[in-house]
Amino acid sequence: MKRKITLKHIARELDVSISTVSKALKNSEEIGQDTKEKIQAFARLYNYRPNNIAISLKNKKTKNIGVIIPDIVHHFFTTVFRGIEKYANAKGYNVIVCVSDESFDKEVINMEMLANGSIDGFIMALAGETQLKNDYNHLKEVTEQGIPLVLFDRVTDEIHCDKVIINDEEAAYLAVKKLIASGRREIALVTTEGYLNVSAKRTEGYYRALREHGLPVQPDLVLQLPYQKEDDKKSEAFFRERSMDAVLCVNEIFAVKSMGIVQRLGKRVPEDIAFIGFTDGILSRLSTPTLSSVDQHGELMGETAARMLIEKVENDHEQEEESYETKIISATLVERESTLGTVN
Amino acid sequence: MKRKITLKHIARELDVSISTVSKALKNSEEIGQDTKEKIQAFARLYNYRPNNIAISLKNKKTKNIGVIIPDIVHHFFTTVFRGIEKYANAKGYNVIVCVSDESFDKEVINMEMLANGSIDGFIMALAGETQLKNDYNHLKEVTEQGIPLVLFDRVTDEIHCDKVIINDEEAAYLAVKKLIASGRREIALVTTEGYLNVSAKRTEGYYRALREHGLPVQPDLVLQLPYQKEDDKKSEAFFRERSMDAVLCVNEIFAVKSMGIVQRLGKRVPEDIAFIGFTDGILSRLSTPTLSSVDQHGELMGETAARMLIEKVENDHEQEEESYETKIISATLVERESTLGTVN
DNA sequence: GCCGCTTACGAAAACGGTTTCGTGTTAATA
DNA sequence: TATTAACACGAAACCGTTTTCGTAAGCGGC
Repeated sequence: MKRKITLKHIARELDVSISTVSKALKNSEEIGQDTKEKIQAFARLYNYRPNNIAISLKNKKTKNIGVIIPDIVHHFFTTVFRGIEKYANAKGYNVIVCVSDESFDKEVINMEMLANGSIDGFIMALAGETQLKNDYNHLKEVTEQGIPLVLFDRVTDEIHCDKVIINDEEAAYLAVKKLIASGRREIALVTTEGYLNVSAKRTEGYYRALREHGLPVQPDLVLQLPYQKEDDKKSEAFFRERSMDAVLCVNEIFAVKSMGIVQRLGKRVPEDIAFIGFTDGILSRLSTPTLSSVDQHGELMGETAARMLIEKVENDHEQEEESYETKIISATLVERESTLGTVN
Repeated sequence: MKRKITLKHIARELDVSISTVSKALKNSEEIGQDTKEKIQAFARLYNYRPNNIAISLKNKKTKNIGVIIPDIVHHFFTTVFRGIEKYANAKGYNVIVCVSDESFDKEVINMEMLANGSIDGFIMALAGETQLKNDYNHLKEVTEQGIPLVLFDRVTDEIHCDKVIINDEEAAYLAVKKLIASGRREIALVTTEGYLNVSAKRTEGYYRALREHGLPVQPDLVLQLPYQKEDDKKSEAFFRERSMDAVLCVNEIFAVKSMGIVQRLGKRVPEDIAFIGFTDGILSRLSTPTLSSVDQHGELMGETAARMLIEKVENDHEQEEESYETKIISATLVERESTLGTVN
């Protein structure tokens, strides 16, 4: 087992000082040509690599960024993460991931853990519980310490920092508008129970589209499901008892499940009922029929967040009056079989 | 912007030495009660937290583990990752993720990056390209330096280290056996193009089951698809031209796609053709019909890998003759609609 | 022979902790 | 009263780098 070699070892072995070795390896002008060659050859031979931790301590920069997300087994977050990882890696950063599991406490613990020197900045999407509690002191502490923070998707107005979101309201509005344009009139909405602000915004867009086209807003046609638990009975009852010719769902899981239910009830998709979901993932592409879906461009979102963060991290030089941006990524509707054709 | 406070600040402010502060905060017996209280109160007031980097440098332990996986937008790896993250977090470790993107070079670069002090150990699944090249020098270097390594799923015999795999051959064998037991006789296989050893093992199990039941082995009934690109024409031709009454697929994406194709060709699932896939993910649960699938217990796998790694990391005390284990997780078949009923 | 300049290198501080080993003060003991 | 042990704290080394500053040696010029 050959242990890692350090500057000290090289110095001792070659009978020079540590500083000389350090400079020689950086090809400093200060060191004589022959000494440099001798040291560099030795270092190469023994495969010397500087210790990241020591360098981090010295420069007070870790080249690590912390990512805290509510869930990792979730297509959208995974996609965003890929965008972050790709960009960060290209810039020489590593990514430490913590999963808050939608829990406020875990989010707080993870942030505190990482904030003590482990990372140069945070990228995160808020846990559902955090949004519910509306308690953002852990975020405030971090930003007050001068640690850059970028929020994405699940954001809050309470914190001043960079943000990346999609135009949820608008995207839902446009999706419903499309349904109306194709002749649908009784449009249902399947959303989550309350607290997620993205769902709320999509719901707003849905209402706005109905209103603007003079369609009645029927609370009856809105189904609220628990976020991550299954509640098939509730859905089945909803689709059996209500009549509709189109459905907008705030995620693709709700959409695919709902499609399955109505199909079992003997309805045809899209002939009897059209479907549009959010999050254009693998489910949308592989369901039968394939699902029209609002693509949130997760990878772009991740890349954007990483770009903003690293920009802030590297321009730490007395930032001229903190200026924060909110970038809005335009979601786009990907049309597939579940909305084919026009009624009438 | 209140900067992070250090021992030095506290020492200066309270007019004691740094060592006294350090000891007082650890509640050392050495320090007088009143001094301790004064220091602790001050530290609490200013929210002192020790700097992780400094501690890492001192103990030569980072409390970070490095995870290198080929892909993150992939249900199985994501699930394993969740298992790793949960266990690691519970043990006070953070996880640094790097995505090799199936590329040998990226795998090498990421490993070298992390191996220079950033992590205490590695958990990884080999990139496809690495398995193709059969070049594991980067892994050897790491293990020779005494850095613990645990391989999972995509492993190699070339490297001596802890491993976690599932019984791929056996699982495929049992799946096919089940199909045969329910009366199926012409069983096709949809697998990947060559190099992935997990696919190879599943293929072996498929063949063994056929042989043991005296069924003819028909190379015609084996479809090889490129790993991550779409090739729908090839699949369509395959299912149009061949006749079969059951299909085993080495992953759930192939399975769901194939089901879609045969359904469009007018066949009924499971009446005409039964399907079994590998990787029991969201697709299996939500496809129509729902897909019978081999559950690889990714989360358990991740947890197991993390447990083995941390065990090695923390018992670094002159490990009594390196002893490495290979744990085998038993996959289990989850039966759903796509294999319902018996033929005859 | 002395001054001053360049060249080539080393000493030491610093990053933020932990830990070992003194050491001065006080109180108990002979 | 002198010895000693307990107590409470500080100095300094160390982890592995980087970087500033100091300086010895060598040399040319006067």
